Amino acid sequence: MRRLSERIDREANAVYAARGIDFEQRWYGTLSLLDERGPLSVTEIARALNITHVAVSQARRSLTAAGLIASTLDPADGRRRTLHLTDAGAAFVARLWPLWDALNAVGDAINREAADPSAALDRLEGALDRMSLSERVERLLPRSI
Amino acid sequence: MRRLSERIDREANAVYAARGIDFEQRWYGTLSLLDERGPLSVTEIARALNITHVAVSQARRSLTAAGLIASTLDPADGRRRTLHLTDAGAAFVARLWPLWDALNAVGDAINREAADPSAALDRLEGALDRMSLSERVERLLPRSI
DNA sequence: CATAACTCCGTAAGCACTTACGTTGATTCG
DNA sequence: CGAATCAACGTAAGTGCTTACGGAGTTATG
Repeated sequence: MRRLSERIDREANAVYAARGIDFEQRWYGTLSLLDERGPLSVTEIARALNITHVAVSQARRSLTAAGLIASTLDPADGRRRTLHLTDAGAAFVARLWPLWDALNAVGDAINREAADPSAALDRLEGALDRMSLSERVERLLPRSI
Repeated sequence: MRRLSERIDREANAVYAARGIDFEQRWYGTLSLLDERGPLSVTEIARALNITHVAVSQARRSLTAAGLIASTLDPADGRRRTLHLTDAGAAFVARLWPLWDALNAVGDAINREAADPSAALDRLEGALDRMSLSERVERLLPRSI
């Protein structure tokens, strides 16, 4: 599973590289979200993407270094940093959308071709939600607690 | 996908921790293989597990530090290091088998419960083998080459 | 039989996340 | 209204892999 997800990352990277685009995978979520929904705080992005605020913060750092986004301190709440696309970032995203659309279309196509592995993963996640791994193991091989 | 695989890793870790066993996920492949098939070289293990020799080498380092395996230089071929379980390693593995069996059984059960996501992932991999991501994108959005 | 080509294995660094932990503001409440 | 709690965010370090690279030993070839 990890191997497969690494393979997909790698192949996606190759797509960008083949077109001479300097792009990091982890940029996608933040960039597309900022483009679609406007300025957002780090935590808002984290919640929308279902990752930790730390991952967003790291993406922020590299996106800022690349000059694609900038942040302003929220005047109403000194803890928050509101992230927004710079002009260069907006142009970059505009250039990338066709490629992202293509990638998403390819993802859908593969998903159909392979009989919906994505739904299968959702079911797996659901199974773990119903009963955790540890609980299942405990039930099969009681020992601790 | 990455998130889910990380979740599984985490839950599996919790299983070991709950039983007070000091265990690293990446040990599993090498330990179980050495126990089932006897002394093996780094590259042999890598091929059997379908990972890089580097990953095996890193596991080797940490397993050696933990005193669970040891290596001898192959007298016939000076490049090879043959890895084998130490006495402590063999005892550790013996103690762990029931847990591994339980984990595998739980994996099978979840797999059935969730309508075989594992097969779905194999199909996904197969689809990528038939045509790579870049090729699919190229076909949809010709640009480069 | 020297040299080119290949194989085994190691270290370093990167990737995209995570947890652990601390700092600085905002909010609540007695 | 001051103290305790909570929320937003940052850095450091870890995880389990990967690619890039290099050294040293083995095999093939002209």
